[in-house]
Amino acid sequence: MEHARITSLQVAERAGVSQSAVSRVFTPGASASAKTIAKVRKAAEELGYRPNRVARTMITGKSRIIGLVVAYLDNQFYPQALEHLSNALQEKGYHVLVFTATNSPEKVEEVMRDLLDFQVDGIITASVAVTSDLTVRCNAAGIPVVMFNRDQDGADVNAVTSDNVNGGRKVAEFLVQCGHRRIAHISGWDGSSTGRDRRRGFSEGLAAHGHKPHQIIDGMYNRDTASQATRDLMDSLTPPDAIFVGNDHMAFAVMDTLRHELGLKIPQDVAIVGFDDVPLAAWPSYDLTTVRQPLNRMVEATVDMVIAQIDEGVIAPRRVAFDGPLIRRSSTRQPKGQET
Amino acid sequence: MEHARITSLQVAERAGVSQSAVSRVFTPGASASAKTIAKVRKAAEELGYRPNRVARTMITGKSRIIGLVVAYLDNQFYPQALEHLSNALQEKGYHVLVFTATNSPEKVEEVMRDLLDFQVDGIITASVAVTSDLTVRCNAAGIPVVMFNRDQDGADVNAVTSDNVNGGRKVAEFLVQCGHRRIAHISGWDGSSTGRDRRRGFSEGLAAHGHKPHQIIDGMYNRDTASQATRDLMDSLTPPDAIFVGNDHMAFAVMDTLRHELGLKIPQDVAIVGFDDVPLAAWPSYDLTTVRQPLNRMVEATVDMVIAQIDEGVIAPRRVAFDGPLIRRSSTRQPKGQET
DNA sequence: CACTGTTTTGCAAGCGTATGCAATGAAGGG
DNA sequence: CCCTTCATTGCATACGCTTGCAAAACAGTG
Repeated sequence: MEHARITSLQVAERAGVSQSAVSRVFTPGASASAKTIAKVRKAAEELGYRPNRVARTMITGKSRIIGLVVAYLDNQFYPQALEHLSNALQEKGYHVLVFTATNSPEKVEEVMRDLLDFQVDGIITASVAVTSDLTVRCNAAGIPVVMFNRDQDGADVNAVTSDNVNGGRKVAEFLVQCGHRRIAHISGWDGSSTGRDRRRGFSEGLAAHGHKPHQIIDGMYNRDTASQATRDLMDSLTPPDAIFVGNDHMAFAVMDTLRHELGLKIPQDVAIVGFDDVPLAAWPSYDLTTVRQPLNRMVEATVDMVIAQIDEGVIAPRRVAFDGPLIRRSSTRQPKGQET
Repeated sequence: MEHARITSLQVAERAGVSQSAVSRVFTPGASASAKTIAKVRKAAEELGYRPNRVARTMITGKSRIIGLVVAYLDNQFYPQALEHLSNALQEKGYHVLVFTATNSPEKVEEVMRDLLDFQVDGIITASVAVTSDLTVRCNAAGIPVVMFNRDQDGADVNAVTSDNVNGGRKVAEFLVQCGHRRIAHISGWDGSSTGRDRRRGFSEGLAAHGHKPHQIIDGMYNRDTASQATRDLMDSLTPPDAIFVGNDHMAFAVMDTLRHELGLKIPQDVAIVGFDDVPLAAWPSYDLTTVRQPLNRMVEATVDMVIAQIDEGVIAPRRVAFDGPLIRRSSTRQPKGQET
């Protein structure tokens, strides 16, 4: 019943060569004469042989599997990132073992342990904070860790992000140019580098024009929190006339709350700017002005970084930040002097 | 430099027992005295030993990895499914190796081959059609394949879906009750069982009340196609007064097109019903009436099915379809006699 | 043809674990 | 105290492959 798996030995017998010959034919970079290659290929074909990756992993210590730790799959940015990462890695012969983790340090710890058991060649964490202790241990084990869309101040880690500080600054400048003076910020989670950097860039950007944030509330990258923050902001004698929201995911909640709960118009009553430029931001229902994170370049850089460090065996922490453009849509007014 | 991995042998030496003893301590169901267990646990703790899953896989033939083949990550339903599946499997000690595949048979073929190389214990395909030839080969290799949210007529495969026929029927009945008479359908891809079943249920449901579909267009589960279909439907002397859309993902595009391109009101001018009940459907911007696919139960059933077949070793094709409720929201009117 | 340099090839040793088997020891009954 | 029974333990092997090493085949040169 059990269709026994074909091994290299069986192929060897049928081809009339040694088992090592078979192995060499299927090992890129090994030497074999044209004649044996032909014989082995034929026999393998006939038997339907495929090398056993597990056995190969045992020997070489390389699994060609990358562990991906991911947290917020309800934010459209991450499925998208997952898809791109998976495809890019597949292209290079790697595959993705997915772990979901809430953002509690213990859970992440546990997940990373598990990951190491699987002999993954590298780890990518998407918006998940990793204690530097943990990355040290991974590095000691020769396993590169790259943080995608998150950074860790001070720690010696690999990180690929967009230029969040600059992004925040761009938003500030743009909103000032649009004539706004009471600009609030529902920030990304303060425990995340992205959240902090965007907030900082925003504050700096306003300061450069002699302004100050009207109010800042931590939205925790959470829809409900962002909605509540919106209510709190607007329930004031001097509500903001523009809100920069820490990411698109929250911005949608903010827009929903403003329009359907508070009955306000966007951008007439309040202008909204997000961050990420997920596909949903371009849908007409939201049509959200936002800072685009250059997903393709970020993914490419992440994949290159992991693979380079796997190949070189050296892990010299690197960090990259890509600049992303501000995409203007109808959730904001035209800047002064550009009205149509 | 290279922090060598700790092996069971080193633990054995430190604990003063044989390597087999160590193995047995870490193998559930193996026998060892309380004393050795203590000694081994202690030594393992001190050295930071963790059993090597790859070596274990070599011996047992079980990797505790499930391959997940997924296609449409831009439809929110699938990230959600992915997250739930991953969590449910993690809970049972399994992990998920993700493969993305376009829905071309060749690509799927290639992906499944790869998957087998990794010695996965089972395969879950999410909305991906698998040739029965392929499942036969997997079964021959003793690897269960479960299709999630898709079925294959006639073939001997495992499938977990919601009751799509009945769901379509419910929509038809509801829309008739609301007083609609020109009810169109932008159907799910005709090459998918879900698309066909929903369409069939819808047609049957209308027929049961003596009605007929106003018009049916294949939306291919694609936003652009659905938008175009919407334009085509509405550009008529007798446009529909209600549209049942094959899934939420397309329904959002339809709503966007109706409102922002054609300037129509929902549900006053046209009522819209979707299918899936993704989180986005509950957001106030859409507030879409839709048939809920009972994700939790579907995931649970899928996981149970895979694991049962792994454990039993027997692969007796099973198929389950869960009934899902119609969730009424403001994209449709109140049914006759229930107006407030 | 002898000699050297270069491929190609087979042999055999492992990679880290699980497990059948036989040996050991402990426990219990008479 | 002896014999039986059963749980525990160690030994040795196997899982399917890669790879260092040395022998063998080949090619090229004078």
